[in-house]
Amino acid sequence: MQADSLVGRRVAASLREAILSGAMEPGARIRQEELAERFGSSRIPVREALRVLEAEGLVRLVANSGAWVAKLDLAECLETYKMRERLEPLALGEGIQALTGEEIARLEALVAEMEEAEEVETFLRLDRVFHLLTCSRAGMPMLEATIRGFWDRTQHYRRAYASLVGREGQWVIHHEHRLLVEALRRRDRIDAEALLALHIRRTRLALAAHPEIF
Amino acid sequence: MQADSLVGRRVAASLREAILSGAMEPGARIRQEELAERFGSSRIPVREALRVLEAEGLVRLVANSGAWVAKLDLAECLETYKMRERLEPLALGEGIQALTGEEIARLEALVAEMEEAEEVETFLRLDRVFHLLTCSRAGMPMLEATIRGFWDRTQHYRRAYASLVGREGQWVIHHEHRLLVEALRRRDRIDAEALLALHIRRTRLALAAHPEIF
DNA sequence: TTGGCAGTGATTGTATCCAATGACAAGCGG
DNA sequence: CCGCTTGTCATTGGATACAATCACTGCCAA
Repeated sequence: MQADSLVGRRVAASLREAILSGAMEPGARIRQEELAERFGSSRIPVREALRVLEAEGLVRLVANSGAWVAKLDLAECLETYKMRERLEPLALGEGIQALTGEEIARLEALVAEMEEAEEVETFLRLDRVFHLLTCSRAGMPMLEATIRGFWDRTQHYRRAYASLVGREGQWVIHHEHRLLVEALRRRDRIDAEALLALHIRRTRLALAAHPEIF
Repeated sequence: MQADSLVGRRVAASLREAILSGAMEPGARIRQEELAERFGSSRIPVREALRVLEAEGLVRLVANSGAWVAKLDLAECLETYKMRERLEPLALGEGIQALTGEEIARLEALVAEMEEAEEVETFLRLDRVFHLLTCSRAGMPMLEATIRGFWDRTQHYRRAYASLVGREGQWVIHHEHRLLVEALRRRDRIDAEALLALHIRRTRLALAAHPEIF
């Protein structure tokens, strides 16, 4: 899943960071030479990095034409959410017994921080940590990588949505998070999986109600 | 998901074919120069092709060391099956209404061919066509690509399993396929999803009973 | 005015060459 | 005899140079 070459690795990591942080928006053109210059390298490692990011779905390559930051349309975003609805409950359910009390306390703290978060970026970061942590104890690294890819590819659109609806529109999310943590405390796999699926599904429907983001 | 460069594309396609067909077994060393020579190209397109295949999970790259055909251990294979259990029913359920009568007839014919198939390769090919066809009407190309990736990465181990148990051990599969097609005829999403999940799950358990394959 | 066409520039794709890393083996010392 | 060191070789990683492709622009003609 990852590059080998030292330079190519650095380029890929940096470009990934730029895309996930929002510094580079979907549709933005990526010129090989410009990246090479920024890293003081030739275009070879840059091209390898672009291949890696294309495979991750973060970059779109067109032969003899160029590279762009990948853009998702509404349908693709909804498709990603439907996949999340099936896979994240799996990861949660498989790992729920292995979750430690400390980890659940950490999850609860994250929920509280999210409730207090004023910056969109803060909320996004905490939400991501929260959800990936719930999936982290399944002992299924390929599944985790798949889920992380879903989060990466939709990062920009979650940011856009969160910015659009503001803090007021998010109380439902916090309630769902609270209920999920409560189910985790009881180690109730059925409830936890169902709540997580409902949470993602409702988020998908909310996103579908704002097609102007795309 | 795919390479751009013309040569790199050909190299990737050819190498993928070699891996899926079993011509190159998991763990086999891949030398860049040898591939380059075979295609009459330099190592540059070969390296790009290796990146693409690494992203697909068919090749493993190690920095400053080399490339090998990717190898899955039993745990990773079971993990893949668990993901299939969640995602393939999704694709089936989303597309079941769009399946035409002709397509269902085609599925039934595939089941009949599988029942008669004497060669392992024939069975493998038909089984793959059958399952990917059931997923093809969801209108979810990213999901389809994900599922196809699962099939690609486990192809070698399905071949090994089928060769091991022979034709006699496969009557359960045929019955499950028949029941699935019957549910499709009724356009019964609930039954069809459940049957497909059960089918994949039972296959996973059967695979887990033969760890000597790995 | 508009459509097409050719030329030009920028950008990507590929080949060749060189550097660097790692594996392996021979030799040295304990 | 065993273990460590060192040197050599095979292979990969990266840089430079060149070829091919594409998009854009300006011109010409209908």
